[in-house]
Amino acid sequence: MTEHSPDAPAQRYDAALADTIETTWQARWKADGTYHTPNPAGTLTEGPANGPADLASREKLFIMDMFPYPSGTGLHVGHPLGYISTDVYARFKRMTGFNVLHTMGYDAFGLPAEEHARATGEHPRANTEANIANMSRQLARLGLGHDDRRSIATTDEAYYRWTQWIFNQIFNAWFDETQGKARRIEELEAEFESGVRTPADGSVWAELSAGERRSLVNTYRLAYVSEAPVNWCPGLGTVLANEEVTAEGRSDRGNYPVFRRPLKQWMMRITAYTDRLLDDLDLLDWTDSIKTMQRNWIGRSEGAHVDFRVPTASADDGEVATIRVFTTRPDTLFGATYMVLAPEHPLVENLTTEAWPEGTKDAWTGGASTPGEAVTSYRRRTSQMSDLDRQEHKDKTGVFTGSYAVNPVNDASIPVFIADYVLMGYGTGAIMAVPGQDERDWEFAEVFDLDIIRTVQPPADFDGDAFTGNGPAINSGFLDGMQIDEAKSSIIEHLSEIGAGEGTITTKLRDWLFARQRYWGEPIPIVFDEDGNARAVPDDLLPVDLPELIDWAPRELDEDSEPEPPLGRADGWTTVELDLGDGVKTYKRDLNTMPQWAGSCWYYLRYIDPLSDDVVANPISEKYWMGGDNPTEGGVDLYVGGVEHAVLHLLYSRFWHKVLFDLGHVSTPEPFKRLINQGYIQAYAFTDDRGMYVEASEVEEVSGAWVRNGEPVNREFGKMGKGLKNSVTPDDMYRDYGADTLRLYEMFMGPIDQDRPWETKSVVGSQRLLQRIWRNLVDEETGELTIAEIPIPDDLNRVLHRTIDVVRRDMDALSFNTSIARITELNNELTKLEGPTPHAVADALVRMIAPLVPHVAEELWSRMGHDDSVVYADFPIADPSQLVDDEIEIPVQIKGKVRSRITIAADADETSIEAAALADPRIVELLAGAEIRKVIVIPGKLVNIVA
RNA sequence: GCCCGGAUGGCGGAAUUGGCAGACGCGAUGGAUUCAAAAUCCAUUGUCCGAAAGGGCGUGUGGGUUCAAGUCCCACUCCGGGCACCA
Repeated sequence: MTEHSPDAPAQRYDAALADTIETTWQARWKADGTYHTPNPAGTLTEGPANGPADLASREKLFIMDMFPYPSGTGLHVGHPLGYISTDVYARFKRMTGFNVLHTMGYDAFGLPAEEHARATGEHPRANTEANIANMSRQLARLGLGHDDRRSIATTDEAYYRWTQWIFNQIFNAWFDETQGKARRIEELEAEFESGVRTPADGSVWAELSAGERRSLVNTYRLAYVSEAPVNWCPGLGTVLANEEVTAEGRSDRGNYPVFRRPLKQWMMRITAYTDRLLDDLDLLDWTDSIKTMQRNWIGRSEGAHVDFRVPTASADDGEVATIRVFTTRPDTLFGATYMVLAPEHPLVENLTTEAWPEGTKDAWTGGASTPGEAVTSYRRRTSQMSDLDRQEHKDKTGVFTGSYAVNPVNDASIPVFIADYVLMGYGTGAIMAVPGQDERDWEFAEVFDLDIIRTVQPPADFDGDAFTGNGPAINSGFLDGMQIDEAKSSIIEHLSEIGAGEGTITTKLRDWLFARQRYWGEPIPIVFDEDGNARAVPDDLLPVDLPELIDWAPRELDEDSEPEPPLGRADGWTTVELDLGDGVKTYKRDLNTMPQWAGSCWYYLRYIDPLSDDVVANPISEKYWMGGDNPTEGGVDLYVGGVEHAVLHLLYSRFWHKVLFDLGHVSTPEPFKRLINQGYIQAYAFTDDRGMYVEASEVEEVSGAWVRNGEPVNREFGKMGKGLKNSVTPDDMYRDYGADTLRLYEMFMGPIDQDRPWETKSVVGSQRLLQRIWRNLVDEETGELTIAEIPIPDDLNRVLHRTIDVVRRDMDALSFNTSIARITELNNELTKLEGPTPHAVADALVRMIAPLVPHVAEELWSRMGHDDSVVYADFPIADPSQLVDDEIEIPVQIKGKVRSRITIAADADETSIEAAALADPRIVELLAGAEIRKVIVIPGKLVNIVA
């Protein structure tokens, strides 16, 4: 803390006084439980010791921040931006009659702790707990009004017990397509037993052994083990979800290469929820950009499957294969002049002929003497390319397989190619190529000299290649003349009739790969029986504790290796004796842990009832806080966090919530009703002549140039953080200005959702405002109040009530920067006032600043003689009679330019306003007898004369 | 390439959604106070012409609608973000 200057008045509001005030009130709040939020039932029904008695019966408001990962580097001033916003809003709402739930937790499992531990040799738990302690200290110093009884860390056993419980709920559920919702697995077994439903694989339930039944049922579960190509990241020793792999084919964390290979892994059936995840976005008050990102990620597209037969060379003795393609443009089928399969497509071997057929063009062969040679060499070439190379290599390449397929609508014989521009992972891994209506196909057709048939008539002025717009069908038999939509439905109907295809929907969303071969995560609560069938650990045996491993570090492995879960090294833990209803037997534990995202999927639910040990959350409290009385409007009322979670966290969380909703554990279909993405704090960063970042705090400006240690440096601009070496810590701000000043400055910088550049030199402006407010209420020399019970001058009273009116509205709209501007204006009026400040103005002012700067507000409130906390004081309400004037001044324009002003009665009618405007001496002079063509009068606003 | 945002003084940003552009703050300039400095207080601060009164211009660019456009429409430029050979 900066020392109080010996020359300054004893009671000046400076960093030293702020520090005293802030630490005093933080201690008081803690002692009084000021932010203890009462639940309606179950645990935590107690409210604050000095708060209103009726809190629990008030309307609720559930406000959340995206909880942080407890990083070892501590906070910089960019981190708490969102937390301050939610705190100000929560405090405002408390003062306007709401019971507000606001707390903070830590997302403490996951790779970074383990990577840090790997580097330092410290156990992840010790490191994580130290980081949490440090971050909690830094955040507490900001004066955030959190109910600390509700704080959780995802690494707490009492917390991950319920993460595992939710896993079991998901494991013990299946998705009923006809009802469009998840149901309990017992209901599936009952349906098989009674014969209402027959197993999809054709087996007969009654003839199956217990083990076979278990194995069959396992294939229906929402959490299931599958052997499928997954993202294997040897550098991290674990497999990763699609969402955790970058476009460059590397791990999101650590940037290690990722390889696709088939492995047995836990999956979650998120694809069952595709339609609901899309449709329910409409229920949410989120920005369009986040909704669009989710829609793009899910990637639903409607189209058709079309089957192309590939007859044998002698035509009449059957066929080699049937190639199924997915297309969003079945209407262009008549323009399909060739086909392309992904190089990895399983039919490629069948389709590759012994020799090049008659009519093979040179360009199609890739220079090889046989199709087999061409295909083998092309496939080898593709498999050696990284995903990145494959993306950058936009020139179309490919080879002919030697086979011809038959277009089902016109019997045209079209060549079948393999090319890397068709991806195995989307649709069916095969396409019908329609160069006339598809740019990629057009490019390929040009390179390989293939036919191009337009099947949609482009407009006369169209001079491009492929035409992808709407227009009438041409060269398309019975479709000719139809617009795209009509042509699509007609051709789909036709294909169904001739058995060559059907309408279908494809999505990019894949099931969620849920297992990680890491130590620092929740153990998956599954054991395997002697048949190898997965069995859930019974709920009453949860949590499955994470064993205290000494040798917990993952092995760094090469590409061809198998994952080696660290939990496999936990002696005495990997097997367990259990009675799962058929006697005590020995089971093998699942050795995987859950991904980072698991704990954050449901933490809002535990905030509601963190101490309950018999249910995940008391149903009455859950319904109260989530707003389940009106489910379609329900959910967390405000969720603030970074845009980087637009897909991963927010998609997974919605998915888990929907499963819990289907199973009756939560009362709303969506977890987060309203979402705001706060902007980032940015700052100047500096590089030396080698391009390396240097400590921004050591750079000085010398006559317009940027210099560090006498050396010139380059100035850049970017997100504040360790990487750019441009961090400013909140601790520095507490020392130099105090927490209230930091809060005020961050809220004043701009709108909550906008990025904003940090400027330490501007922070002083916010401190000055607090000093001026303080000085208007307190004598700086003596500390005596300069407030008196005197009448408020009329003008000041009007300013006061207008300020109250606007601040109330702006705070409600989370527009804190403009709220502060209005409060500043009011305070500037007080500064001009001779003599003491009228009590009623001081009272309203202190209440209005309380959400923004709670410590100094509490101090002033207390000095003004209140025993209770300002936290639950009523926010002022404007007197409507003070919002209207008897007389107002309005501008008079001539041809849209302000030329004069007239003062008229506020309720004057159009005629009298017009008359007053035309009688104004200045207007008369300017018009100088010119002909008046029109006069526009907007009562209460302005007059515009057209002359 | 496609999809979202955005562009307003030296800087951060306001503008109740078509009605006085630049609120509020930072910075800057001048003044008061002080032995001096800091702090504080007062004044000025979009730009150009003008001694002033006053006037011209002005919200990325070019057009348009309107009595009136930062705001609406059309075409573009630049910046930020997301997706991307997704059939």
